[in-house]
Order: sequence, then C-alpha cells, then structure tokens
Amino acid sequence: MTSPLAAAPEPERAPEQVPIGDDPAALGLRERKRRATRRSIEFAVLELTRDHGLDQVTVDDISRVADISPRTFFNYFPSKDAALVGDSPFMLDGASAERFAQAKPGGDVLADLFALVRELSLGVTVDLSLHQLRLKVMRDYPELFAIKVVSMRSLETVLTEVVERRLAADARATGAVEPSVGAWHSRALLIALVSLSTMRHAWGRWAESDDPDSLPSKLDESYRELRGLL
Amino acid sequence: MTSPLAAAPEPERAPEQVPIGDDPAALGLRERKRRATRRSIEFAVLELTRDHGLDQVTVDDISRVADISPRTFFNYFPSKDAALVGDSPFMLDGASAERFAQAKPGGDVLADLFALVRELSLGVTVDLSLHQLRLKVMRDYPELFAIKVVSMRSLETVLTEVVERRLAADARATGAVEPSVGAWHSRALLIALVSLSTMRHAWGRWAESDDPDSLPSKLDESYRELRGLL
DNA sequence: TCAATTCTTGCAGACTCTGCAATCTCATGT
DNA sequence: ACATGAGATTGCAGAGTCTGCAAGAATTGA
Repeated sequence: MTSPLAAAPEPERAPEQVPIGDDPAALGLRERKRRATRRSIEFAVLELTRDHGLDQVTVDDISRVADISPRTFFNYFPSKDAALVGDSPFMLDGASAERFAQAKPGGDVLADLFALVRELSLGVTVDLSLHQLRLKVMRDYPELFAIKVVSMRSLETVLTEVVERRLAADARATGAVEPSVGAWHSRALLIALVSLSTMRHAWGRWAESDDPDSLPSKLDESYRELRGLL
Repeated sequence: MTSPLAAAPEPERAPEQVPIGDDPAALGLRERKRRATRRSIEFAVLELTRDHGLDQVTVDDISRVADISPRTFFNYFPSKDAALVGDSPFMLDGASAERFAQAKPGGDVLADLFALVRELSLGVTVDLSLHQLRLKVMRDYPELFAIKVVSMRSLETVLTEVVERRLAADARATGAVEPSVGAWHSRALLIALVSLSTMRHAWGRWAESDDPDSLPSKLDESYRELRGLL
C-alpha cells in the first residue's frame, strides 16, 4: 500500500438510531466517545474495503479515515479482520443458559436449545446503516464469512458445555444411565453443532437477502426447514 | 523471537509408510524431494510448537529446522497456519460428485450426501506419525481447530452447489415444482451445513481419541447419532 | 550433453501487531 | 472550581509475516 487514499468525506453514514427509551446521555462522555470512535472505525474499514478492495486497505488508511492514530486502532480491535466482521450477533447470557441447562427433564433438547438461541438473537440491536454496509461488503468478499464463523467458534464451546449439563441433569432425573460419560459429550457436541449449523443457515439467509426481516424469524424458518429434513 | 532454537535432531519421526502397492520411485526425483520437503516442514512446525509453544515459533525457526530458506517455506505453504493444520482430509472429487448429483430421484439426499462424504474420507492416506503429532498439538491449542475449520470452508461451497444440482434434478424428474428457486438453494445450504456438522463431529471425536479407529467409522457413528437426534 | 522447466534463495520492502512511556482527557470527591 | 486518579491516545522502536523479483541450481527429457 503506497497510495494515501485521501481522508475522504463520509457521505452515507446514517446517524446511529438510538433504541427508544434508551437513556441518551446516561453514559458518560467517555463512553459515548468510545462508542463513536468504534463506530467510526467500523465504517471506515467497510467503506474503504467497498471502494478500494479488501487487500488494498491498510490499518494506516483506516486510521486516517477514522481520524485516529494507527496505534489507537489496535486499542479498539485486535486485528484488521476483527474490525471488518464486527461482533458476533449471538452472545449467550448466563441466566438463559442456566434456565436451559436445568429445564425439566424429558423435553426436546434440540428444540429447547433452539429457543435459547432464538432468544439470544432477539437481544441484538443492530446499527442499521452499519449493518447494511457490512452485509454488502461480506457479499463481495465471501472469505470474510469464514472469519466471521471463526469469531463464533467460542459459542461452540459454550453451547456444548451447556448442553452437556442439560443432558447430565436429564439423565440424573430419569435415572436412565447412559452407556458412558463420553457418550454424553459426543451427543452434546453433535447437538451444539447442529444448532450452530442452523444459526449459520439463518444468518446466511439473513445476510443474502436485503429484506429487513429480523434474524429471529430467519431462525424460525431455518429451524422448520431442519425439522423437515429429518 | 530472538532465540535461535538450535537446529535440533529429529528423533520421533517415523519414516513415512508407503501405502502397499504404491510405486516407490514411480515419481521422479523432483516430486519425491518435494514431498520430503513438505513433510519435513510439517514436522518442523509441529515439533517446534509442541516444544516451545504456539506463539514462540517463527517461520525462521521452522526453516532452520526444516533446513530450507525462509523464502522457500512460502513456496510450500501460504502461511504459517497452513503448515500447522495441513491439508483438509476431505477432498471432493468430480466423479463421485457427479454420481451423487445425478442419482436416481426420490432417494434420501442427506443419506446419499453422507455416503459421498464417507467415500471421500476413505481416500485419505494419513502419514501416521505426522498425524499423531498434529492431533497432539491441536489438542494443546484448540484455536488451531478454528483455522482447520476455515480451511474446510471451500467444501461448504462445493457441497452446497452439488446438493443444489441434485435437488434440481430430483424436482425435474418428479415434476414437483418447488415454491421458488431460492428455496432450493436454502435447502441445499442447510443440507450441506448439517453434513458438515456431522463431519466436524466425527473429526472432532477422531482427534480427541487416540484410538486409530478410522475416520470413516467415526463418520458412521456420527451419522447414526445424528439420525437418532431427529 | 544441451536446453527447457521447475525450485531455491537472498534481498528489499510493505504491512500487521505489541510493549512501553509520555501526554492528554474525563470522572469524582471536596 | 480544582486536584487527583483512572482511562485513552499517541509515537516510537522492533519483531514477525508475507510478496515480488531476479539470479542461480537442480531435474527432466530429448
């Protein structure tokens, strides 16, 4: 990268929509600035990628456009890729996880897990114009998709763990003794992986289509389709 | 990395087992050297990682141990990670794919796809001592796992595409018209993803256990477990 | 043995990312 | 309002990855 990529103006960035009923200045100035900077970096990297191509964009360019020092970039994101793909839209919170793990035995584990995941996706607040831009870029560069998947890998571990606990609780309750301990783990892993596939499927269809259909509804569709498969 | 990590001797590298009935010197000298170099690099990076830790290993170290120049390293692998995780054990070959895509309509697509994947895994010739070492290292550094997954991402595209063709052929044959074209794609993607989950599951269990049980048999187990789930 | 092809290597250079220390900005209590 | 501390930004130096290029070495096939 030698071209300086002039510190361009920023046209199409819609002002961030603040969720209704969300305290506007409840957060201190510090926090507000932080968020603004983060957003600005995310826009910068996406706009540059869209306009100049993925491998033409350097951290220096991004910093120039986002109006921060290159060093500061790395205070916000651990890598260039991280800024490109953003946070995972699925974050497991402890309470729901606990509820799932200790649900009454005998239920359909896959269905319950799915409900859990669906719940997660409800909590997502997307910055619309940022999200649109990100989807556009990801459509242009499918390899980013893989990075996104990696960023969701931690979820695999978490889900497996929670499913395993659920299976153990179930077995303890019904008194049915599974063949071996390893069998639970194997089962839990498979269940987690299948769920992740479904999330991945829903996410993919969400990303592909431009309709603003919410992620949860895509998830429902995917789940139905999964059930139809089997 | 400043420490030179002495160009150590190589103890535990078992000589590569040549599959029976495989011409020993049917390949020219050139090709044989190339393979030896590749193998030597793979061993080097794995041994160094095992002995000194993942982020302590540099390309310079690897090259020193493998006895090549750092520049040559990149003639063999596009990145350090690539050398670490090795090739994907699943490579789709055109002929089997074609057979699958044009199988007689009405069959169980998921089952057929699974058989296809199973077939792929049969073709894998593993260099045993290299494989053992790699599994050990991957167990120590689960993040490598994610990289491995990424390296299999291309398979997702290929599988989806082939499933889509199969679904199209099926529909054409039975005359049943699906609601929309997009529906096929969605369905194909889901099927591919679920299959990949199963492969991933089988692979994970293969990697976790030390038993030399072949990958195909693990695949069978995983498939059975999947069916039991639904 | 000659010539074509394919590999290896060194070198220069762009780029990513980290630790450190100086400096600056926001938050908080008095 | 002001002092003080916690948190952020920045520049700099340095290690490490990876690429293009061109010269030189090895293998192949005739």
